[in-house]
Formats: sequence, structure tokens, C-alpha cells
Amino acid sequence: MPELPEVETIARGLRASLPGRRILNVRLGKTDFIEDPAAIERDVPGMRLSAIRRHGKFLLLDLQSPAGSTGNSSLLIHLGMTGRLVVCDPNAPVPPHTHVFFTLDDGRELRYTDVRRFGRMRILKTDVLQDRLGSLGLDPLEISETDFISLLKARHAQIKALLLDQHVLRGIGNIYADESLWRARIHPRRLGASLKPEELRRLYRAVRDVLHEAIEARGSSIADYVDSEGNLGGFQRRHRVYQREGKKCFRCGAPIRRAIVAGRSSHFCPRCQRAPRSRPTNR
DNA sequence: CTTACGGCCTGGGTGC
DNA sequence: TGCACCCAGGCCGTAA
Repeated sequence: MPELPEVETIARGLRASLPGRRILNVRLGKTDFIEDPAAIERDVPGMRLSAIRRHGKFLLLDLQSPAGSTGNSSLLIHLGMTGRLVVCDPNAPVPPHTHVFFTLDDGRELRYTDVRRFGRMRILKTDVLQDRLGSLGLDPLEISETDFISLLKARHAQIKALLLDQHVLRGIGNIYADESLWRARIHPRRLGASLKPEELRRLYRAVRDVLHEAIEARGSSIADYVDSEGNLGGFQRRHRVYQREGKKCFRCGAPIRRAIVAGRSSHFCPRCQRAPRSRPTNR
């Protein structure tokens, strides 16, 4: 499941080989996950890739028109759960569920594969890009501790929901929310406003450490994730709670539990991460 | 504005 | 062997 570390790994991989390349041709398979497929077929061929960026879980491929004829634009890609963006030889076998092919001017091909098609793709003019991405929260790797704390302590939602909310912080998904809360020893059902300053500082630290370590390990490969060269990540081997239900807590040995919190499957240690006394299921 | 929740996208895996 | 169904995670719409 591509979250911040996986998208960052892909972005770095693409950044190493795509900028400067021209896209010669576009081929589309199924297009129901593309906002305006005709626009991509019409506007992308001939464009030069100028930069690769990550914004939360979004990947941005900046496109420069050759003669400056039309304005610049960006290809906005969200990988959803199972999206893969891989650069390869055009003669390499085409995996099932591959729906977008970009032919590059160096003889390679950029392919988008997505079993579930929960991903999204669209092309946007540079000037409207800001409107589209501006509503997202700060990047958890860029936010200061002070801002992080003031952001969360004013909120009465469950901390798990807040970490998953892309308008609060951008880039954290279910895996890294659970791993961060375990490290910080905070129960996912705690409310943001109930967290003590020390707990908020621990959480800030935990989120950043987990994300940095996951990037270093090139992401978590649970089911479908691979980087831009098709290689698996390694951070799944360092997960402490995610998908470890019933296994022993690495810290205290108690069996890891799984429960639905904020509508999501959540993994935590019932001993290290103390549940709040009254649950907020009032009505 | 904030929060909670249900539904939707799709197909692999599971269990009968 | 076949089939129904559960479920993954992000996101959006709705309601209070």
C-alpha cells in the first residue's frame, strides 16, 4: 500500500532517470480511473518530463511543452492500494492490469499497473495544480514539533483518524499510523486533545523516525508494492504491529490486538498502548 | 468548521 | 471444482 515512504521511494527512482526525457507516445487500456483520458492522450505526447515530485501520497510528473506553445502541466498520480509505476524495457512482459504505457525517447517505457484500479490519474495545468493540492495538510517530514503539537492538541477526533486525515498531515496511511502509535505508546482511540505534551512529542518523534526508517528500507511491500524498478521494499520486516495480530509485542510480549478504529483495521499492543477509560461512542 | 460514518471502487483470497 | 462473500485503504458525500 503506497503511503509516504513508498511514494517517496518511487519518486526518487523516477527522479534518477526521467527528468529530461520526452514522452513520445501514450497508450491506454482501461481508463475508468483516469479523470480525463482524452486529455492525456491529446496533451502528453511530445511533452518533456522536467521534474518528479511527491506531495503526500501523490506523485507529480511535471511536463514541459517543447516550444512553450501551451502552458506547462503536471501528471498527477495517486497509486491507491495497488498502483505501480515502473520504468522498463518495452519488450519486458506486460503484467496483467497494466493500463497506461508512456513511450520514452530513450527507448524505455513507463508503465502504470493497478490490479484494483483504486488509483487515480489526471493531467492538470500548472496554475490549477495549487488549488488541487493546496487543501492537504503539511508534510509530516517537514512540519516542526511546535506546529505538530498545536495541530493535534486542538482536535477532539481519535488520534488514529487524525493521523490518517490527509488534510491534517499528508502522506500517512494505515501502516505508518499504526507503527507510529505503537512506537509512541499511544492507543489509536485516544483523542488528540487528550494527549499530554510529552505524548505529543513522542508521537512527533515516532512518526518521523518510522517514516525516515521506512524510506531508508525503500518502503513496505505487503501485497503489491514495488519501486520504480520493480523491486520489493524491506520495511515490512521491521513492522512491529501492522498485520501482527496475536503475535508478541516486541516491547512487552503481550499479544498484539487488532480492532476497528476510525473505520480502519488497527493494530496495537493492549499493554503498551493503554486504552482511554471511556470510549467516545456516546449518542 | 469539526467529527463520525457509510458507501464505493475492484478482484484476490478464503471457506464452504 | 465452483461460488458467494469478505476485505483491503483512500476518499468523498452526508448528517449532526
